[in-house]
Amino acid sequence: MNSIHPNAALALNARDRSRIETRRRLLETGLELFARQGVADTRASDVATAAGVAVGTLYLHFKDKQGLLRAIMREGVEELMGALQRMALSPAPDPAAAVRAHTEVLVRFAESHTGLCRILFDPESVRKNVSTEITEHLAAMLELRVREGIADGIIVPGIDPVVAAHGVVGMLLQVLDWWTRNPGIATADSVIETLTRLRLSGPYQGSEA
Amino acid sequence: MNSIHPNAALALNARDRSRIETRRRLLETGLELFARQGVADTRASDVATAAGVAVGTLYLHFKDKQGLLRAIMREGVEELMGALQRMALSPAPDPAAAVRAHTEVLVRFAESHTGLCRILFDPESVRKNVSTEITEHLAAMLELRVREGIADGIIVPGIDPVVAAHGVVGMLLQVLDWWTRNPGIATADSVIETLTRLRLSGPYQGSEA
Amino acid sequence: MNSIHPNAALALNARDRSRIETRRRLLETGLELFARQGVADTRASDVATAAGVAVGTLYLHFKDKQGLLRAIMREGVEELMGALQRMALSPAPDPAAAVRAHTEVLVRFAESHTGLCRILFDPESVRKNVSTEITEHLAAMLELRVREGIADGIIVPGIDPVVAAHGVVGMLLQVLDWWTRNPGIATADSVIETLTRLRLSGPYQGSEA
Amino acid sequence: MNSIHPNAALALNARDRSRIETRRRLLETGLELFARQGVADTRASDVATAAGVAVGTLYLHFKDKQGLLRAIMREGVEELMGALQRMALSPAPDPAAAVRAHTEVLVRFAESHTGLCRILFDPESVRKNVSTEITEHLAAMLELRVREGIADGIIVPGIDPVVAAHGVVGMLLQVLDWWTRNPGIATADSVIETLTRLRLSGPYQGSEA
DNA sequence: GATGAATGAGGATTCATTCAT
DNA sequence: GATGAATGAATCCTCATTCAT
Repeated sequence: MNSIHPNAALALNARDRSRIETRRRLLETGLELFARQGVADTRASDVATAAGVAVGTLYLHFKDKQGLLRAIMREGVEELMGALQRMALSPAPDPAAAVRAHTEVLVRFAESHTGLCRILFDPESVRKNVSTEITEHLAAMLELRVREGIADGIIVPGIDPVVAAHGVVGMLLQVLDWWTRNPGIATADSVIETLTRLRLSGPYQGSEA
Repeated sequence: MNSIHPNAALALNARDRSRIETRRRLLETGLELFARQGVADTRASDVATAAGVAVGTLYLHFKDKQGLLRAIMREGVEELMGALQRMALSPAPDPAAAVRAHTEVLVRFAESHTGLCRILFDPESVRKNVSTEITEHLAAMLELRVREGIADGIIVPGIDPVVAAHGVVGMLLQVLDWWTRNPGIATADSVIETLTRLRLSGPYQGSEA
Repeated sequence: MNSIHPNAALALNARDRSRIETRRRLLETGLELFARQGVADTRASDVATAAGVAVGTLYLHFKDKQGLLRAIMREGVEELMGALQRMALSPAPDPAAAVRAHTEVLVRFAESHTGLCRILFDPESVRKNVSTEITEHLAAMLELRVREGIADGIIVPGIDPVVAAHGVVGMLLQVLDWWTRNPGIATADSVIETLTRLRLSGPYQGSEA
Repeated sequence: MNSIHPNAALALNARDRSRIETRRRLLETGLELFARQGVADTRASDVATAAGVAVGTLYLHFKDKQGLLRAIMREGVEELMGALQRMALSPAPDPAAAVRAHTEVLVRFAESHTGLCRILFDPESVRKNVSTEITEHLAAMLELRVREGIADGIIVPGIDPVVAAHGVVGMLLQVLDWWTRNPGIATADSVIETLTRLRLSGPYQGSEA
C-alpha cells in the first residue's frame, strides 16, 4: 500500500505514523482512565476525548471497548512475559533462587505497572474473562513447573499440580492486588521476601508437613 | 398483641411467619439465580418472580438489589464463621493439625456452598466491594494468627504478617474459586491435602528458605 | 349505632372518641409533614407512622392521600371563611375600611397558619386542582364585590370584574406565599398596609387613571 | 475546519445545521406537549418521538427532562425580556403611560405565547423552582421601579417596595394564567385596561387610601 | 376498627456502537 | 482515515393502594 515510497519497509508515511500514534495515545489514555476510575465507569467516549480523537476513531482502531481493554492488557502481559523470559535466560543455580527471581520479577513489574494491575483486577476485566485468561495462563505455566518439580523429585508427590498452581497464582495475584492498592504498608523488598519464603517453604520454622 | 398465646415469645403469628418465609424465599432464590446467571445478568424482578412475589416485595425486604446480595453473603459468611468457630472448640494438638483443620473447613464449606462461592467471586460482588470486605476480613483473621505464630517462634520472623495473610487468603480463595468452577478436576481430599501442604511448608521437599 | 348509650347524642363511647382522635392526629400530622417536606415528598405511610397508626388506618379515615390533603385544606379554609364572616358581622363604615379589614384578616390568618399556606401553594395541591378551587372561590367572592362596587358607583366602570377579581386574588396570594416563605423581610403590619393601599388606590400619589 | 468556505464564520456545515435543527425541533415539540398535557404527564420519550428523534438524542441536547423544560422557558423569557427592553427604548411621557406600556407588553406576550404561559404555571415548573426563579426575577425588577418611584416622590412612602413588587407580580401572573386558560372571557384590551387601572390607582373612584 | 405485607404499573436515563458526511 | 450526532434497548426502583388477618 505504501509501495510508492522507495524505502517503504522502513519509512512510514505521515498517515501511517499518525495512525500508529493515535493508537498509542488511545492505549495510553485507556490505561490511565481504566485504572483510575475503573473500566465500567469509563466511557468509550471518555477515552477518545482524553486521547484527543472522536469516538468513532476509537472504533477504527479497536473492535469495541473490550477490544481496547484486551489490547491494553496484551501489551502489559507481553512486557511481563518478556521480563520473565529475560529472567529465564540466566538460569538460577537452584530452585530456591529460581522462585525468588520469579517472585521478584512479578513484584517489580507490579511496582512499575500499578495501573495495569488495577485493570487486571477490575470487575469488568473479570466479568469479560479478560483477567481469567491471564490467571489461567499463569496457572498453566506454574503447573508445568510443578510437574517438572515432581518429576525431578524436588516437589513432594502429595501435591496436586493444578491445585498448587492455582494456589500459588492466587497468592501472588492477591498480594499484588492488595499491595498496589495499599502501596505504603509494605516495601517491595518485604513483599518479595515474604512471597518467596511462602512459595518455598511456607511460613513455619523448619517446616515439614 | 399475641398475649393470648401461652407462649407468645416463641410463637409467631401468621403474618410474621409469612414475612419471614417470604424473606427466606427471596434469599434462596437470589442465591440460586445470582450463582447461575451472574449478579449483573439477574434482574431484581427475576428474583422476585422466581420467588413467587412482586418486585416491590423484594424492595420491602431489602434496600436494593445489592442489599439482597449482601444479605445472601452475610448469611453464608456467618455459617462459615460458625463452622470455623466450632472447629476452634476442639483445639488442634499442633499448628500443622490446626492448619489442616482450617483448610478442611474451608474446602468442605466450598463444596457444599458452591453457589455462594460463585457469588463471592462474581464481578458485581467485587465491584460493589462486597467480596473485598470478606477477603479483608479473612486476611485480618489470618494476620492475627501469623503474628501469634511469630510471637510463639513457630513462624519465621522474615515473614511480613500482612503480606503473608493476603497471600494465604489469595491462595485459598483462588483455589476454591477455580475448584467450584471445575469441580471434576480434583477431589476435595486432594484439594485439602495440597492446600494444607502449601500452607505448611510450601511445595518443596525438606524445604529450606 | 351507639343507641344503647342513654345519652348517645352527647357522650361518645371509647371507640368513637378514639376514632375522632385518630382522625385529628392524621390531619395534624399531615399538615405538619406536607408543609415541611412538600406534599409529593411525603408518603402516605410517613403521615400514618408519624401519627402513630398503620397506613391502612389512614385509608379508613380518608379516601386517599389527596383526600387527606383536601380535608386539611377544607378545615383551614373553613376557619378562614369563619374569620371573614365574623369580620362581616361588624360592617365597615366605608369601602376603604372594609378592604383594610379584609386584608388584615387574610394576613393575620396567613401569619398563624403558615403550614396551611405552604400546602396551599404546594405544586401537588396545584396539580390536583385543590388550590385552584380555592383561588377560584376567592376570585368569585371578590368578583361579586367588584360588581356591587360598580353598581354602587364606587368602582370605575372601565374595570372588568372577573379580571380585577383574579388580579386582586393573585396579588394577595402571591404576597402571602412569598411572605410565609420569607417572614423576616416584612412585618405583618407593613404587609397589611401595603396590600391595603395597593387594593384601594394603587401605589401612586394622588392617583389619576 | 470549514476554512475552505469563504464565509466560514456564518456558514455552518451540514452536521452543525442538522444538530441545531434537531435542537430546535425538540424545543418546539417540548413546548407543545408540555403545554398541552402538562409536564408531569409528558414522557421524555414522547417529546423525542414527536420530534422525530430517539430518546437518547434528547439527552444529547439537554441534561435531562428538566433541562429541556428550563431551555424552553429560558428562550421564552429571553423573548419577553427583549420585548420589555424594546419598550423601554421609547420612554413613556409619564408613569401612567409607562405602566400601561409594560402591562400591554405582558398581555400581548401571553396572548401570543399561550403554551409558554401554561408551562410557566405547570406544577412541575413550580416544583422544580423553574417558575419561582422567573417570578422572583420579575419581582426584583418591579421592586427597583417602586424604589425609584418612592425616591421620585410619585409613589406613596407607606408602600413596602418588596411587598408591593410581589403583589403586582402576583396580580399580573395570576390574571395571565387565568386568562390563557379562559381566553374567551375577556378581550386582550379589556385585560390591559383593567390591569393598568389596577396597577395605577386601584379599582376605586377618585380613590383615597 | 386496625394492621402492615404485598402489589405492580410506570418512566427517566445511560452509553456502546454505527454510519452518513 | 476521521468525525460526532444519532440510536434505542434495557432495568432499577417507588409508593399509593389493597385486603387477608
